[in-house]
Amino acid sequence: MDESQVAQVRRFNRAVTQHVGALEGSYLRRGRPLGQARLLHEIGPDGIEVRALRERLRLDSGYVSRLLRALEAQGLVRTENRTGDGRVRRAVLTEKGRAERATYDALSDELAASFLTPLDPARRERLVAAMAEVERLLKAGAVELRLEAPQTPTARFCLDRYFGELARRFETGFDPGRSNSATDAEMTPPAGYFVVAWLDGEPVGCGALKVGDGITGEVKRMWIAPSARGLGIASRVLEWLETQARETGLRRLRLETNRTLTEAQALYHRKGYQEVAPFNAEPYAHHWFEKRL
Amino acid sequence: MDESQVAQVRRFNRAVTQHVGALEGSYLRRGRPLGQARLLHEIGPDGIEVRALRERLRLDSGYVSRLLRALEAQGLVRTENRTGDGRVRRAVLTEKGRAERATYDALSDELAASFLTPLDPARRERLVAAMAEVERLLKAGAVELRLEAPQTPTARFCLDRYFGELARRFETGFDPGRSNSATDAEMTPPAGYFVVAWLDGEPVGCGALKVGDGITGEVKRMWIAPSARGLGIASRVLEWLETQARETGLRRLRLETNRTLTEAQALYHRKGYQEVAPFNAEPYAHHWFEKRL
DNA sequence: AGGCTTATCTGACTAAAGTCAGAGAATGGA
DNA sequence: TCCATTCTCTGACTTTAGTCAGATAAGCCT
Repeated sequence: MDESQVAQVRRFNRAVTQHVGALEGSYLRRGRPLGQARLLHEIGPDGIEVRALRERLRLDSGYVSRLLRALEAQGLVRTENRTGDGRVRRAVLTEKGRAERATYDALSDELAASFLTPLDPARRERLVAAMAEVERLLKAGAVELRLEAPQTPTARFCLDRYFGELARRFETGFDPGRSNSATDAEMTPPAGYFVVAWLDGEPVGCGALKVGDGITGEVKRMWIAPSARGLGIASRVLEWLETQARETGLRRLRLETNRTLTEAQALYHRKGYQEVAPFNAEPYAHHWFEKRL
Repeated sequence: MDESQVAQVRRFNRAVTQHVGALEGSYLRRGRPLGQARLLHEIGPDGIEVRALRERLRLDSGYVSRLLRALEAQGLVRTENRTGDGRVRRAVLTEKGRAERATYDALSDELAASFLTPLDPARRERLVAAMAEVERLLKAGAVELRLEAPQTPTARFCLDRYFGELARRFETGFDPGRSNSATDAEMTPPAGYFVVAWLDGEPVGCGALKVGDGITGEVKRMWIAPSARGLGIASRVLEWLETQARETGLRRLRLETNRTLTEAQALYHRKGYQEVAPFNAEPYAHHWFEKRL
């Protein structure tokens, strides 16, 4: 790790907590405890289930309950039971609560604008662009990879998106039944592995490894959500699978891909995969790759 | 103000308070109340006067006093009276306090590194560059201009730096006595104005306006601290002086400059000043400019 | 139906953060 | 010299934020 890079990040942290943090703390609470203000904001125009609220803000259930009572007493929030599940309650903003939240929103806008107004238009654009870049790359850094059983709803969600994307992009469409298999069993340890990339509690990518004969493994099901592309997640998923492959004792990895998936091919080249002669009869493949581990 | 820009700033604020803020809050306190941790950090290796501490952290005097007692009880801080003024006390770190602070420092480094480690080298560089840009432009936005009497120590400080810079940059050196005047009286309202640019309580630039005959004013003493260049401060100082000039009823502004001050000439061109024939005998000038208001 | 789990709430508690009023010593200016 | 001001400290207080241990009701599983 480069020392000067670390120093720059520290300067940034300091500058930003001073400017953004300090202001958000005082300016945006309107004489209300921060906890209540956060809740009010998080409830949002459509209301939210209490448990979701708790989870998002990572607060104790008793504490949330008390905060909601306080907001109710101020006439800003209503809680109701109509959720299908009789245990679950929803917090919804009243008319007054919506108005109050709109005020917060306006203040938030004002605060944001206060960063921009003193700058000339060229510098404004530069600031906004740099902020977008920082935000994106911080997001990239916050991505976490976790092994997932292929039967879970999360895994299903990823695979559905993956198949959907193939169907849209392949010139011939895509029918999983005609394609080379990667069954649940083949993606379950120790026969194989299915990994999901998470960002803020949402799955944003996946990948699978088939251990096969124990010598030559196969990489399958590499998918990244459109909203999370360009963050280097595919690289990390692939690295995760390769590490797993090495630990399992595999000597080489293989994969095949369609010619329309150009960014995937670029990734495989970058990661040291060599294009080789077709090693199977996958009807949707145009390129076959291999890498020694 | 562009709406999408405001939206981006808000997204940034959100992302950053989540990542930086949340972590700083929990990770950097080492089981110690945040207040104490902040004090420990702010005291620094050389100690600090208690009143300065109070002002920087904007805390109640009683509260600071109590926090210091707590840190003393832990053997981390000593307060002493040797300050010249018998009322003022200094807080100084003990050996143990210095060690504790070093630990915080290391944690801070670690926290910073945690943003970088998940990224590949290319993205690391991009993140660091974008952070530097954001930091710089936030700083730029935080600059404030205030009228200052030319006799004050702050004004003296700026003028000394200004003269020092001229002496270094002009091929012939610089002797204020031989140059066209801008006396204290000429920079004091209503005969003239002296403005200082402030950043975090430090003067980082200045500029002056001589009202002269009430028709044609003169811009003088434009200086920006090296550490604050590239932030558009000179532009803002010049705009401030022009606004003042208009309010005073001036019809045009003049200024002269040395050929070595190329960035100044670029600024004047950008701001609509036209190069004109010499209108005075300033020995250090090579270019004369004028602008109708 | 019975037992386990989940979602929410209440009561009882603690620690941190901060405010306010004034006391006491030192200093500065008239 | 005297009076107002400055700086620090202490005591007494409030509010916020948060934790923990149940109680209660509803749903899930067999």
